Amino acid sequence: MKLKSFILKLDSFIPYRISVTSNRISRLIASIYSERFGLSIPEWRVIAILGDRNQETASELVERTAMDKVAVSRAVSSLVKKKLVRRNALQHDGRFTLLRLSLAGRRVYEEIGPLALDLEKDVLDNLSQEDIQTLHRILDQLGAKLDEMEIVHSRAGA
Amino acid sequence: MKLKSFILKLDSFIPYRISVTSNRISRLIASIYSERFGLSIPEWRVIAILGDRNQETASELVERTAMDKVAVSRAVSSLVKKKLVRRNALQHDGRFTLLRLSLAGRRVYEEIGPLALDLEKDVLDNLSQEDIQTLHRILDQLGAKLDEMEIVHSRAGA
DNA sequence: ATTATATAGTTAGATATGTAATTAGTTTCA
DNA sequence: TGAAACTAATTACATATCTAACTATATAAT
Repeated sequence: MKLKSFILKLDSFIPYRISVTSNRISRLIASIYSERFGLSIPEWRVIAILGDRNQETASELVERTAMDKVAVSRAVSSLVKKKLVRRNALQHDGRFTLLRLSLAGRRVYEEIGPLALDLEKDVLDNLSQEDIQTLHRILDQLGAKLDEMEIVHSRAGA
Repeated sequence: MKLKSFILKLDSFIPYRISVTSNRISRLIASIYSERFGLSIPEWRVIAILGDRNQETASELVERTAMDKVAVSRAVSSLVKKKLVRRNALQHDGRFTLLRLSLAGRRVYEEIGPLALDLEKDVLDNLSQEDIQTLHRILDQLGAKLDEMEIVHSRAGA
């Protein structure tokens, strides 16, 4: 009669719980910009960054969105095709491309931004202001720890 | 000169932050069972549930893993092929299939379980016991809110 | 009993995503 | 200079995932 030497309940396994919650929220928010604007999550993220920062290179987007460069590249291509983003090669270094929202892109941003914030507000509705602050701090600390661990587990060029 | 009437910084947009954190943790944990055991995330989840519960129907897995039935079905098929899970039709209702770990499956569970828990411990290392409790509570509350919202946004059969 | 309806699970096709290889531009330094 | 090494970004291929249609079994209603 062998006894288990560990107890793993998915219900209380934080990585699992975060993943489920995250997916549910993503799906909900994605429904705004996919159904109503035909945008994917990566596309919306690119718009959100460009809306806030005005102009960036693709690699800056990679860094700031935590998406990989292929995802960014595809999102940008698609947005360029939809005329929501304009792409220009940088003068002094032709490898870089400078990205910015077109007028239409900015309009989309101005429309989705508030909707996204509203939905966030709804989702967080149950939580106190203090909880939200704590959550931000927890995410900071998890992020810092992950920085360390990812180096150890050496996913080099990622 | 038009002023923006909202401020959306991805850095402080909770849905985005959770998603990034979640993906980073998932990737890290997945590296344990993908590289070392050739299992996908859905496969591991199925094993984790079956390891804890001994036997379940596929639909119970759907409910308990928050994956959709297609994902569960494929994970189970693949696990059956790998001889980690055994599948038997239920006697009194031939639509159901009862699932349980094979001996080999249980061995995998016994091996991965502790590794997963260790890694969770590492990831949470920065957080106080209180933070972890708070995080669980926050996830509970977010889950409850999402239950409500998903009904409103009516994704019926999902 | 027989048709209609519901449910569990699988299969199929379209889409999305990740990894690896490739292209194109730039820097380094013999 | 010009070959070697580096970097930004894209393309190609393989894999994974989602939605929708389908199969098989069971239940309900007349």
